[in-house]
Amino acid sequence: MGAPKQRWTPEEEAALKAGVAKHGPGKWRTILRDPDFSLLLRLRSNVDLKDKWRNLSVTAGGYGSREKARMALKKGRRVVPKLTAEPMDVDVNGLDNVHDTVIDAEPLAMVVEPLALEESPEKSVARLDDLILEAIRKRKEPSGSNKVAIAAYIEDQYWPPADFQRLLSTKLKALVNSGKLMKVNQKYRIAPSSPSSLDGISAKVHSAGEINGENNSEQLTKPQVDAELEKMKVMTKEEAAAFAAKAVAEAELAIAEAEEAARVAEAAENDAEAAKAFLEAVTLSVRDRNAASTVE
DNA sequence: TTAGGGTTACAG
DNA sequence: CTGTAACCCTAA
Repeated sequence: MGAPKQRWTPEEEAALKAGVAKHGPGKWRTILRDPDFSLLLRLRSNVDLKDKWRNLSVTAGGYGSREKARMALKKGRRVVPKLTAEPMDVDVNGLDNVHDTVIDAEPLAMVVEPLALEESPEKSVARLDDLILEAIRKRKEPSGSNKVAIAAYIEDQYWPPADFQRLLSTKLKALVNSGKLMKVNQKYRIAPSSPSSLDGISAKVHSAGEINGENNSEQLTKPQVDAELEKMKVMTKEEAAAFAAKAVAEAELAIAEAEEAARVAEAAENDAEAAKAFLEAVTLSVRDRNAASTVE
């Protein structure tokens, strides 16, 4: 029967967010023309994008300009004179009491989450720990892996910060000192002092080709870190770059590490579903881009 | 082309 | 019936 309403799919929604992140809100036509999104949003018009973004802004806790009045009248919510440029983050789901969701007017503010604001460097380093171990473990080199190999693995799988090399060197040294790693002839191996059997018995590796993140590790593996790591694992270079492109360009000075990029991407998707959707979206986009270079 | 107001369709 | 999401219309 008559198509009720063409509801927005997570893919389209993700593409829209990515488009806004890249070109900025308001540039609907530009986003639509962008080869990265034209495929996913080909069924939508610029007006559709605008309307969707408006609706999105509403549910995200941001006040469009339309619901502002409605909300104010409805619940007597305090009139917050905020600009709300990016509604993509802000987790105000379920709760009626939005605890004032401070959406700063600054577009950059969105990368600054109240989660880890006190010890960002700490967490970042801790995460790098896991990546290093993962790299070594995955490569399964009998004699261990050298720094170059480790770096190559991580850079290939993730989106490391600019000063990644330096961080890696520092961290490797620290890991050796702490006894977590052994350095043998320029090569690093996982120290055998581990309690559990991390002998790489992850025999039944995921056939899906997913990056395995067994947290069978040391004391430093906290559930929190693991959760974040999990998010990062599903993030490819292209994926992170797409979202981080704008953020990096505008807040290059504020972003000292890829941590921020990860946050941006993380904020973009409200749940794993959206993340998956976006992954597919980007995959398609990249494929298209490679297939037909120089398209305009 | 975009921003905003208005309308219709659908869910609770 | 009420609120929300998608859609439509129009001024700027």
